Amino acid sequence: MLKTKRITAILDYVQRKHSVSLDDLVKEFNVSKNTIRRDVQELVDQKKLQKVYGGVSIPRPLTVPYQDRKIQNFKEKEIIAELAADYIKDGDIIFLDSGTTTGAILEFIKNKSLTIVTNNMDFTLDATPYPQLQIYGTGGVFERSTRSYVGMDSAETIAKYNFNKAIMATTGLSIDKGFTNSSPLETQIKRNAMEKSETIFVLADHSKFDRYSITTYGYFDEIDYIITDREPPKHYIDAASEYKNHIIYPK
Amino acid sequence: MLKTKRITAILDYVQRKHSVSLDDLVKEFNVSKNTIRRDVQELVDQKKLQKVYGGVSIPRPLTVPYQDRKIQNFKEKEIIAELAADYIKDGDIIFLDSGTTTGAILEFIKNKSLTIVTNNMDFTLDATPYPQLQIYGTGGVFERSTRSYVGMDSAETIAKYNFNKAIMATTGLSIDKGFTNSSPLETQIKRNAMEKSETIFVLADHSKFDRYSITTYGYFDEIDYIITDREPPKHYIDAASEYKNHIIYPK
DNA sequence: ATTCATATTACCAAAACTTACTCATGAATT
DNA sequence: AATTCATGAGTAAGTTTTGGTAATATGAAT
Repeated sequence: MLKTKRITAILDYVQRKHSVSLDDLVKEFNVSKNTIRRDVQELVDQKKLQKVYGGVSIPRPLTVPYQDRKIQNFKEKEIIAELAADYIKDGDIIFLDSGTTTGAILEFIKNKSLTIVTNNMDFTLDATPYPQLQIYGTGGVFERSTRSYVGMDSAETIAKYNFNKAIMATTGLSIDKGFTNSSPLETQIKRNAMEKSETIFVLADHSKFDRYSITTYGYFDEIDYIITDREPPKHYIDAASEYKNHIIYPK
Repeated sequence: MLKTKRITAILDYVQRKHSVSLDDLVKEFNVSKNTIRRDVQELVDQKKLQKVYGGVSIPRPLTVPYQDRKIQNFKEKEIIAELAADYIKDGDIIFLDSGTTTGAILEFIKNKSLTIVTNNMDFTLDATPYPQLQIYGTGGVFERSTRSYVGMDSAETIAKYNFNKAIMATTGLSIDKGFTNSSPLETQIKRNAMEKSETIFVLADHSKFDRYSITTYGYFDEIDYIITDREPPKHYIDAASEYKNHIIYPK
């Protein structure tokens, strides 16, 4: 195998796995650890990868708060994201709401052919290596805390698109208060996205149940799927059958 | 098989495979390694291919290395950016065009209090640590090669803002063709930004003079300042006095 | 704070690949 | 018949890549 080919393959592999050990790479590419080190070094020099003790990962020159949030309940978010990814098909035009749970889905859909509209800057960044993903950003004021674009510009841009699926995030849900979020600036964006989408998915890990934030952006009768990481409390199952929602969780 | 035919076939083959070893080519075309070498050399001379150890690959990796481009003429870009930064004052509302030279200005204005509107994703990312910079992104299709948002959405968003300064990039300028850029998708964005801005700066290092690209986004009588890294050819000085432009370069 | 397993770095020699030659052959051209 | 050209084959010298080993550094556990 050509060295250059191997190096691009390594980059690809790491991007797919997010981070891998050197031993993994040795096994995968059947060359010595020494060689892997040298290859990795080249990619590091090109700023394509980052070394971590014992392996490599993709570089994330991100500011702290978002990074931290990403790690919280990471396992649960991955489970949810993988379940949700099953519903995404080639050719879909999806709205991908800003959030850490929704962001995890990229990993599972990156090889599909999709049009993704998002107000989150990191999603655009993360999707860059995958040319099958056509990315539309919404404009607007950049909000540092959520690393997303908010405000009327963003909402107006979204109102012009038609989605067949909307993947929504939430900071809390309850049966009477519906789906809530903590940034009023984002509410209009979410409303517009929901109104223009055929099917609406809400991704929420178990910690989000029976909690609520300042603004409500939707109610149970407006959405189609709730995807979570474990069996929810019984009253949600009941509510779901009343409102004809599908609640999806690992069996 | 004719030599010329074989050579075009080799080019074709490599482009399809992205990169191949010489041995592969020997097998594929049933000629000696010697001949393959000679053929490949011709293609390399024509810049159609590039040699890598053990084989050949296409000259540019498919993903355009924006990070790499950033380094080209880095010194010049810094000089220009620093000159331009002098004109930016607290409270300004500026349009910052996508480009490597324009991007360099961030470093010199990061501690001012500004509102920056940009279609480039990296600028948003780079500006994140500096809360005095309020960032507005333009929406639209994300273009990987320039790492910016383009298209009508972006242009429409910009048309809604009023700037007092626009910092423009260009891939080439000449007196009769004006200021040009290579992506027609960006032209409308640039036009809108210029029309809504009180003062217009064009940043162009010396290599951009007397060169032009596919589309013209503006002419000398429409702009106010040209900022460059060394004294430009005399006919530009003359043109500047005719059109009342200011040409700024280090004394 | 010390110890131990593992990761990293530095260096070397072998292997693989290039480059730059020379030379012989056969086909096409003059 | 002489000349030109593309090709294959081979050789020697130089480079790049690679895998192994020894020395050093690091992280985790005691």
